[in-house]
Amino acid sequence: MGRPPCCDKLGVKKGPWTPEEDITLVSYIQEHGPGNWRAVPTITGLMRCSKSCRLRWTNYLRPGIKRGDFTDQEEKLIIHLQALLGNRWAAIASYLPERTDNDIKNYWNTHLKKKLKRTQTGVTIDDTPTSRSQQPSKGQWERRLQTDINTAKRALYEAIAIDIPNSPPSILPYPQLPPPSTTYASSTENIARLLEGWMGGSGKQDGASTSSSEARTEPEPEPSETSMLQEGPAGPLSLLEWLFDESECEGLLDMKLDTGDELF
DNA sequence: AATGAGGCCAACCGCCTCGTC
DNA sequence: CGACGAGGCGGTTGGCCTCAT
Repeated sequence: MGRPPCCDKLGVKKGPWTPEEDITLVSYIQEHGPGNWRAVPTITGLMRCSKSCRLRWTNYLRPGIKRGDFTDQEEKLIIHLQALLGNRWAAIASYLPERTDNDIKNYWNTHLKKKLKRTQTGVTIDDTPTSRSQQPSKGQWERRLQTDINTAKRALYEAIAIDIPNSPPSILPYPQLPPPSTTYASSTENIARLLEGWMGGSGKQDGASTSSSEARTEPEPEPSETSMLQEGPAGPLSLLEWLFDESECEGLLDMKLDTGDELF
């Protein structure tokens, strides 16, 4: 509070990123790795604030990002996780490693919210703990959390059981992030694709839009959502294991109790 | 063809959390 | 232990695009 924003310096550029800026940022990250964002503008000479650099990387340039339409399974997963976690997009995004929290948030706000409102007659999406301003009062928070967890567990179980009939949900591995060893190579691919889009495209907009539309038609085979969930070494914790772990719920409740909130 | 409305999404803003001193 | 700063997160906005009229 009272702390000046990081981006109020004179000469800090705002607005859409140019291809040159993207390349500069990716080059820096290839060399130094993501992190120490404060140093990025200084070292690279980018006239961007550190936050802007980080955001550009995490939401757009980071390798392994899947763009374009969300699959049915992704949609279901988002809906269930939103019911469970509320608008904690970063947490939700951790279960969809190929999607960014910004993407999920946008997709939720522009598509899923409306879709759910249409389909859920009588029960609106506003009944879930969403924004801070919409958060129920403290006691209600506890009750809704428990209700949401139970509902989400059941619904998610059903959703996954339908989509992956041969895979017992209990053995679903936690979706894996791309291995670090491929990170920078992949980001080079990202940039190459971006440049293709910029050079071949009409140049009507910034790189973001051009490449995102390109990504939609990209012929490169994408792993299906089921394979995304099934393949690779099992992660530290399966989604369902986490969901069905009662101690986790108790932990959450304990955390709330620690803050002095009344339970009921 | 012009234009207004609504949709979409990248990027920004401001608050919060956590680590460091 | 408190102050400070960096990074993270969620909400919001601005501008482009598409579609209907």
